[in-house]
Amino acid sequence: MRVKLVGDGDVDVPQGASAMSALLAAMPDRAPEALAVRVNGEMADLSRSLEDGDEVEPVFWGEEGSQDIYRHTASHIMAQAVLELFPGAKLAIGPAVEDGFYYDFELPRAVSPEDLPSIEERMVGIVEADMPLQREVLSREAAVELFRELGQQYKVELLEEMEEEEVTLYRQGDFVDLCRGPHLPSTGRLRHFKLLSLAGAYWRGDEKRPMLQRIYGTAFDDEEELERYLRFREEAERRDHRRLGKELDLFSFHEEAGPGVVFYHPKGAVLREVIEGYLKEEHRKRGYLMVYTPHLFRGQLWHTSGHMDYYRENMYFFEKEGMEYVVKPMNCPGHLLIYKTRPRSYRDLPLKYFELGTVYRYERSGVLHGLMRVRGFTQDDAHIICTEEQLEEQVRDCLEFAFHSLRTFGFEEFDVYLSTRPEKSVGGDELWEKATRALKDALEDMGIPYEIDPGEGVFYGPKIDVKLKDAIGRSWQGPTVQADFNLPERFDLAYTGPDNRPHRPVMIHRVVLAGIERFYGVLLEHYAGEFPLWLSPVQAVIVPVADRHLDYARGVMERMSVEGLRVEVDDDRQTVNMKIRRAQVQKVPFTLVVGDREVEEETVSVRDRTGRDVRGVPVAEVVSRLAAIARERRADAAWE
RNA sequence: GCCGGUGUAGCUCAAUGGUAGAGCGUCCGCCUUGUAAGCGGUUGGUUGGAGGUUCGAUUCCUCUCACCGGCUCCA
Repeated sequence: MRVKLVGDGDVDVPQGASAMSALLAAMPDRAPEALAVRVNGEMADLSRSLEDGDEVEPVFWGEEGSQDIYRHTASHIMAQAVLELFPGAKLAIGPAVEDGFYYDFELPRAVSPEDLPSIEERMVGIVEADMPLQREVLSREAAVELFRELGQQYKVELLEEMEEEEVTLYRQGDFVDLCRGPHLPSTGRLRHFKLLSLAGAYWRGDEKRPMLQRIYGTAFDDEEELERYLRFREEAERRDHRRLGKELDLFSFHEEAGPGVVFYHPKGAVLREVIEGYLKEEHRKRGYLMVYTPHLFRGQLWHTSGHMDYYRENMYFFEKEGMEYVVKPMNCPGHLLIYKTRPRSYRDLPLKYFELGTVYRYERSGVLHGLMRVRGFTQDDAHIICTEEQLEEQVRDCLEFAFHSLRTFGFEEFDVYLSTRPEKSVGGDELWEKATRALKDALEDMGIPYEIDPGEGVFYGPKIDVKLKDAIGRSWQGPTVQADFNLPERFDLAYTGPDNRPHRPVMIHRVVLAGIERFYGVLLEHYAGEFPLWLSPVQAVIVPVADRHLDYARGVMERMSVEGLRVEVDDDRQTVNMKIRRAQVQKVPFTLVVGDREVEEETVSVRDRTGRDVRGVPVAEVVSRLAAIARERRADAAWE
């Protein structure tokens, strides 16, 4: 029979020949390097038998799709090792994932990090034994029978829920697993791997089902890549905002105060103030009206808004004088009350209320995470009340605003998602349809590529989510824009149209930086604490060489301060080296050393964070240059 | 919330079923300093909290709180 080798012409092979033999016939040199094939575009093992006319394409190491294959094999090898070390272990599932692979087990005892080396060692043994992975096709009933005999009830459960009548198994040595494949032809082909961490995970992700033990690992083609990945993990740890927050004295959490609520220290507060100042300025420029609303509302208002029904588990309640109160988890109802204080005309719309609104949301204790996931946080929240016709344009403005702001803070890459109606939600299908359409149109008009995230909208409306990529390529949740036809109805909002008749407005809920706390954390990790000048809590430290230069140093500080620069004089009785080191460790952008020569010449010696050192710069020049860099919010903080 | 881990001085981290230690920091001296740690001394802890076992617990057990890695959820 004849099969087609993609890019390599046709090749004749015997009836029922394997993919590998076809590759060997067509490209004897490279074939042994293949780890799988695509047969008619579908991933398959090298051992797959071909049919006349099949199109075959080899998959080599490093090529797209190869990673999933060997990582999946790695997870089987790990499972085999775990079964050997923990007799009686039950296997759940073990897929390849973005950064590696994992396998979920039910084990006779808890695994601990100390077990990982011995599991890894067993895995090395299995790789060295170079066991072939054999694919078997059998009926679902037979597979159920087999796994029942093996006591692998999770596999039995999976099989019982499957539709297919035929399933596939992979065997290596005496290890057998239910698996769709494909896999490496043998365990010896696995290259570089490492076990990384342990975790608990519910069977099928369902918290009502048993908690299993998950082991995470990763695998790569070559050692270099594995090491690069491990270095990436270290880099992420080095940038951890919780560590930097402590080292740079920015914020803290307190057991006495409860989890998930942030205390900003003076330096941390400066940065927050800079961020908020930027937001206020930009909102004013764009016609937003700043408002303040209280933190406690009567329960009734939250019934009107629907939060009591749809957001209850995230809300804090208490009671006084027989009245139910809620600590606000969102700002929208408050803004709507302001809207309703007088009759509104179509001439007033769009009406854009902006608030740095502090909200409290109950989060389960296990999900809290530094500044990234807290219970009390402040949003740069706005509600735009407008006519249906204005909606799309307003959405576009919001997106433009959001992208512009993120770029100012140094983020350049974004992924955009459109989230549609969730199961638990208010309002009729027609309203949802209209709202979703408006968001979609806005995205498409702006030519922004996006993906649909089905069922991930908020209970009152669909939303656009923007995720930002940080300096080391990680994605973070950023701005959201939500269209809402429901709350205007629930609050009975109205405006008078040109026809002098009442109409129902629509509204947009949107945030730009979103939760200030989270954004603060992302920013800290993005810059690894080395902020551009305009964001640095302390922009310059002046280091007098000896006590006799103190007055001069203070004079320089004064000249900088009046230009709005944040400057300190290090008047400690310490060596110049020590004072420079302290400024450097604190990641202060500029250190200005002043000694006899500088006093004499009315200059300073400028040292930037990269260690560059320029002597004899006139004070006037330093002041004006730094002030300009800060005012223009320039990204760099180097003295060119 | 659940699974696993961790919790010792302000910070980073040692140690032991028998009255807890280092480095850095703090403070006090000396040094008056030129681009990443000058020298000496001093201070510092109910070993997260409560209970239990024990002659004796920081160590072992139970409960609890917080944190870390995940599951799940979200700004």
